[in-house]
Amino acid sequence: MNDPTVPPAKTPPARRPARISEQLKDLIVEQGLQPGDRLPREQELMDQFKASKNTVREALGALQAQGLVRSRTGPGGGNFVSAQDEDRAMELLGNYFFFQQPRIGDIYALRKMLEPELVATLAGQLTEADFQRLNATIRLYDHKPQNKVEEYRQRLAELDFHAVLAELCPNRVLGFVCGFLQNLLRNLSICKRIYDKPNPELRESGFHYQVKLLSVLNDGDGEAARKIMFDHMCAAQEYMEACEAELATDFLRISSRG
Amino acid sequence: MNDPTVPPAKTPPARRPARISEQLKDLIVEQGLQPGDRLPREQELMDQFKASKNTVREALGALQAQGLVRSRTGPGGGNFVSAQDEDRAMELLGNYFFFQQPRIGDIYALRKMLEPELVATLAGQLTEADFQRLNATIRLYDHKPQNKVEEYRQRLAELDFHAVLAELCPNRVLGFVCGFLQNLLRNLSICKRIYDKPNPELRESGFHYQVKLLSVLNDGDGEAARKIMFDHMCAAQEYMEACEAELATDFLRISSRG
DNA sequence: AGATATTTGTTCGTATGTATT
DNA sequence: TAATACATACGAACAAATATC
Repeated sequence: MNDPTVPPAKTPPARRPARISEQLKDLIVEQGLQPGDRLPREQELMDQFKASKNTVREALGALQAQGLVRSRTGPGGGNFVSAQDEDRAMELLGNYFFFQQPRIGDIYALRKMLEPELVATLAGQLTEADFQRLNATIRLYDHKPQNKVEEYRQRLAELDFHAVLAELCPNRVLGFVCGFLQNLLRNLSICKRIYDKPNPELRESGFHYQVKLLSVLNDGDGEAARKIMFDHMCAAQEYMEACEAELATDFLRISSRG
Repeated sequence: MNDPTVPPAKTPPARRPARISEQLKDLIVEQGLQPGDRLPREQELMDQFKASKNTVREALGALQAQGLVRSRTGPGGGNFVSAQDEDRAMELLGNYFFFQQPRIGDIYALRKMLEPELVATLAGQLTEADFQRLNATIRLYDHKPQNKVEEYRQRLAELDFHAVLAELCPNRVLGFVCGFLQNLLRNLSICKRIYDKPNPELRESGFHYQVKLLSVLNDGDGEAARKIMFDHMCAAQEYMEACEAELATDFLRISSRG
């Protein structure tokens, strides 16, 4: 009686704006539109789909939220196909793991496989500019932090170093997945708590790993780079999982609902 | 001259609905809302954000497009927080690689690392029901195809087998990434052409691999499973890349624009 | 079974802002 | 500077869906 509230309709028939979004995507595929190309004017879309201005706008808004469309005002303005940028893609992806946060070990299981391979492919491929960029990131934590704020920034900068490496990877799938895993880590609520804990040794050991890594990358020694990164990942995982366990015993359970 | 002090508005100041979407997400985080929980009514949101109904609805529409919100009409209805399902997440992610299609080799570089590990973790963990599901998938291509349609279906079923394995993986991050790579392959335009080509040996060899794989999984022999999957991946990559090269020479360039 | 209240869904018309020409 | 073409936002009204009495 009190529990038949379950929606009987498995597929709540897609709303109109959602359907129009789909049709617009089809349009892009069929006409082979490329980033920068213009979509029909809003008025034309209204006519074509026999929908009101607001409905069309809602459909366009959804595509904008997905990063597939950008709009400009003024004459010659309109809605334009756009390549989704990586940040947007990661943000959307992050939503999926929002309500089912993975374990630290789950993430590191992948990082241990992928990041060593990533740096191996990078060996001997980096330009002077790339090295400068990496060094600039490292410099943010080549010294002891002066206060808690700087400490936290250093922890994030450490992840940034990995992010730059991922960005430089010519295999964009590999680079993207690595970046995604780092992003996942960044946003994991348990990690936010872990990152708040001071940890001097970790900074120093991380710094050491990365200096060594840059050195062998410069030499073009892929195998050495692979090994350094793997060891680094193992050390990081061990530390993070220890923190995870510790936090788990500290707060037996924190629920935001009474 | 060409470098005026004003940063040329890198970010075309986010539109209002987009900002409201962000704020709604923050609301979900702050209040610790879970899937199934209700958002404020549209009227309340209009008051709270001092925005018109259309604007609020556009913001909600964006969240719906991201699979984060579902809505129901009627009394007791409203907009509800929802967990993004995997399919939706993959679809959104696929948009990112839509305009920068990776090479076959890029994808297989990851599959060769991840899928062997995936089946290794599955060894000895599968239930009778799991095996039945996997066997049912295999059965779709345990015989020679009668016609082109069945041939194509068999090629997709082969990917489905891998998808089921990914789904069964307790490490959801690993499972998701593997599923994503398969999805990427499915949607790659070059793959669609490759899959159209008849290839009797590939079906047979794939079938053989998978029967053997199920056998060692049943024995709980993770190492054997890892090796079988790795060999399978290498063989598949070799075949796909050969096709890729062949197609590249066939059509020097096909552009959809005159 | 039917009327009604509640809440989202769709549309129209209009006013405003902004960039190009 | 002014005109123009376009997106952006608002408000009011009406339609559809659905739970409750």
